Amino acid sequence: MSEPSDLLREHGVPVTAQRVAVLKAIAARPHGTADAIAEDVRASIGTISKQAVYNVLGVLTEKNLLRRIHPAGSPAMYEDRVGDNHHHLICRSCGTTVDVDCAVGDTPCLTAAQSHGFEIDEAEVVYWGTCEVCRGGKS
Amino acid sequence: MSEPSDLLREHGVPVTAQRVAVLKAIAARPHGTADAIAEDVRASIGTISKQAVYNVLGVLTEKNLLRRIHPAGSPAMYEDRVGDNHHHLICRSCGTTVDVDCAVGDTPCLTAAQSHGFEIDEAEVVYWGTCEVCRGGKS
DNA sequence: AACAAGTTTTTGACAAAGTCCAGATTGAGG
DNA sequence: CCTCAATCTGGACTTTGTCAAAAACTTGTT
Repeated sequence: MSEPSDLLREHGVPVTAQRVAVLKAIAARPHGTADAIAEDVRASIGTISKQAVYNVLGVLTEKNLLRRIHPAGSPAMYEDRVGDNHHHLICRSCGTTVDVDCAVGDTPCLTAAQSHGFEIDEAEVVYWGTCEVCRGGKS
Repeated sequence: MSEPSDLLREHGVPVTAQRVAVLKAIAARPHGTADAIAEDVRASIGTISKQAVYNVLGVLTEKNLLRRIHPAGSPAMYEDRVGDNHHHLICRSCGTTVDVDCAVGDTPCLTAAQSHGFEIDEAEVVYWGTCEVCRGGKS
């Protein structure tokens, strides 16, 4: 696994302290929100503006160094697990998010029954449920 | 297809002008946002408050008379196609949303490879792509 | 047909997530 | 070491949605 700074250079993205810090923060906290990431970055390099965070996240997402997850009812989250085909399982009650590989082969559900003239480039799958903790002692 | 007012009564929801109007608006404009629905309702019964719209949408979604779709980057949308298993195909560029039946059987992808102790109750699938119009003359 | 009781609706303030903009700062290459 | 373009800062602003209290309505009953 390459250093954040190398990774950035390889993708033609100028290296800045903010970008490196954001990458490190995401590596350390998968599925973090923009806000949480900003907090972490502040803890590591002292300060960063909200705008810079969104900026970095936007650029890196575009370069496919990050993946954005935006479930209903929560702010967007980011992860650095890119390139493989995995989806997410989210607890309706506490919002905990975990990665899951899909059940069927490598690119499950990637073929819609009707394409309606669209050129489909991604199938996003979100599983909703209740996690062990939130179910408590129940059945 | 039953009248909106009967539908409401059948589900134990008091019938109000606002609720009927919202149901009609959604029937006439599938995949409408809360705001668009409010507009339509105002055109039909004169006036409705933002709060009432959210209220109605919330109650009806809970009673499974409506389904809420909340794709990344747009406000929530509502549709009255409930009970069947279908997903959505959204254009990244213009936001057009169309229904698609899933490719595999009735409840595709409903089984995640690992459940991580969660009790999964829904699998939501969103296909992202570019619609015919936005692709323009391209290939 | 009218009444009581409990829901809904209205209105307006408020909150969260993100975007926009102008100016100061910084990184990269010469 | 220096210059230029790209990035970052800070703050105002927009959009989407929620909260709360008072007024209006539905429903079921008499």
